[in-house]
Amino acid sequence: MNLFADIRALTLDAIDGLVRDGVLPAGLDTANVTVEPPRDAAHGDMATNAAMVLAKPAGKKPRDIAEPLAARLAADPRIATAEVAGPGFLNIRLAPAVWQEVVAAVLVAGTGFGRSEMGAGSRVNVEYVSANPTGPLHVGHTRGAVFGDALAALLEFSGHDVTREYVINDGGSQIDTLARSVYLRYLEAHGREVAFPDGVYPGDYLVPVGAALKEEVGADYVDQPEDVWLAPIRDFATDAMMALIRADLLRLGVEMDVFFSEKSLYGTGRIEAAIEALRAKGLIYRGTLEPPKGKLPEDWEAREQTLFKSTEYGDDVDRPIQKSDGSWTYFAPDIAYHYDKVERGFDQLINVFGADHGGYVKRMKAAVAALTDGRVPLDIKLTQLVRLTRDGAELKMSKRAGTFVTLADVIEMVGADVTRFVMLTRKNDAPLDFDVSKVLEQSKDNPVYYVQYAHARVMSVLRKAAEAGTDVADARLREADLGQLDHPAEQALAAKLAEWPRLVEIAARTHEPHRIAFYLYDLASGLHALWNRGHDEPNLRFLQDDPDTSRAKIALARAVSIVIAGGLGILGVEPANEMR
RNA sequence: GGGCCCAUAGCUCAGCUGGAUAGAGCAGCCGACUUCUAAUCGGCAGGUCGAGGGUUCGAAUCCUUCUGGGCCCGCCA
Repeated sequence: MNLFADIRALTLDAIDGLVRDGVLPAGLDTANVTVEPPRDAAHGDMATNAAMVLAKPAGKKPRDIAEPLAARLAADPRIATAEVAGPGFLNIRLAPAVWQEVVAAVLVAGTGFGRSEMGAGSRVNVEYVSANPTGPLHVGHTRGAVFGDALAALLEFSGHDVTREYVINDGGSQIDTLARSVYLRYLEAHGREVAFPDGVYPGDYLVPVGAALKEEVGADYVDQPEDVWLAPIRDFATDAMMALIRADLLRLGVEMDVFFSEKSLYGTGRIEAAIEALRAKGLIYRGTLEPPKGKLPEDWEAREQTLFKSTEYGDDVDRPIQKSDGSWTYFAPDIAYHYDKVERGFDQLINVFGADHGGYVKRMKAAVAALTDGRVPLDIKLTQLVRLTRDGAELKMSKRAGTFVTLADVIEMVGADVTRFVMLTRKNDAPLDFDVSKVLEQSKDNPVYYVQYAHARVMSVLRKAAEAGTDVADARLREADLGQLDHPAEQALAAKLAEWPRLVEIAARTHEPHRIAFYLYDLASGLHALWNRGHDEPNLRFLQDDPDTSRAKIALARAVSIVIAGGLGILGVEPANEMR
């Protein structure tokens, strides 16, 4: 159930009624009519802008529409009062029974409360992480992993058919570098003294890979030229790195549906096919690009290349798909990769990239738009940098020196739940400060514990009630006399619950999982507030002497815990049953 | 030189895609543990929403110019 959608439908019905009465002309556009929670609770439970939106096209004053609209709405049993206010808002106050029904609905639906069918029939591909398989994941990847995973879960919760995908960039020259680095470790494993020149990966995470290679091939590659060992070690090293990365992702609780190998596109004609599809639309040509403005690279010279006319689809310049020696640029297999996704039948593509790939967005969108004639939307979410600090001092990272903070380090220090929640309490396009020591304190600074504590408090109430001999199973709570939840403070909390389905839809539509985290914090705050009011007003406590009254009060608390558990589930965080 | 993103309380950030008197946490001040666990709550104080212009019933939100910060800019992926 989505109460806001219900009341909006009711409002639209009332507008139709006004049309029949001749108050409003027929054929008005009601798309902009909204029913929302008002910012100020004093304005009631919901507010609609209908009269203001319709005033101009109807050629009437807002109040002349609002008054009869209010009368019609007030006739519905769900509406307690409907009042005209301000410039023409209609403030709606709902009957207490409506809030009680929300609590009952949560208890019936369980953690599935808030699921919607808005994405029914839509297949979405969410591509995220996709780190180069040259080493373990670091903090930067962590944010993309958490964001992509929560977004995927959110879309699933709102009815989409979601595929979580990781593209392995195993076709480029950085894999040669990886292979050479592993080769050095392999020689080391054979007792050789080796130097690590610039341009190889010095990290000691490759030591066991070198040892494993020795285990597998013995001395076969020792003192052999590169063309003997490079190709097999590429495969061996890539497999080893992907095993490492999968293990890292698992620490975070991230599991992909598809690992797509970029290399698998080469030598199969699939890149050529994708390019041909563009050529058929007249979007591929030979040409020379203008030199970039401003600072010019030392060795810049004009060269003719094969170009994709991405400017036709909103890019700033056309983009090369072949290097001057005829080999593909990275863009070409990437076009083929997205072509492949489209051919797999996805209706919507989402890519989660790091901010350093910002320059890539326009050309990728252009390519997908060109390949599908604009049929399949591609949304690209950029996650900004994570500034990792400890006691306010930045933890510097240098991949060359091999001194980077890995995802595994972060999980080791603060745990997966904290990492996930903290990284989701920020919009993806805002930079994120992640202070390890602060998050470690488990202080009230930390929103994770705040939300988990609210859940734990409810669990504690359930335990206490059971000890007192009151049956508080969900099935029993469902039948409680919820009419006893008649205090405004209780109804305010129920109203917060009623917002959940609407919030899920907004978050899913905008691809912004951080909204879930903020909502949960808000909901937890509502529970803590009601809890503390029980200090002075015993009738607001969840545990009451009379079992029936107790069950009604506990039903509300339980409903809050269910929504918290469901919301944390989307974020991939465990609810806590006790805080010890 | 160009493109993308960002700018909201002293600090860290929300702000439901244009709604009413712009919100929360931290820091500061005052108050609440004989309780359903105080990892909590109530209150006070704190703002030219970076600056200017525009669009309209109405702008933190949309358009535009500028300022400041981050990321990126043909043969790395």
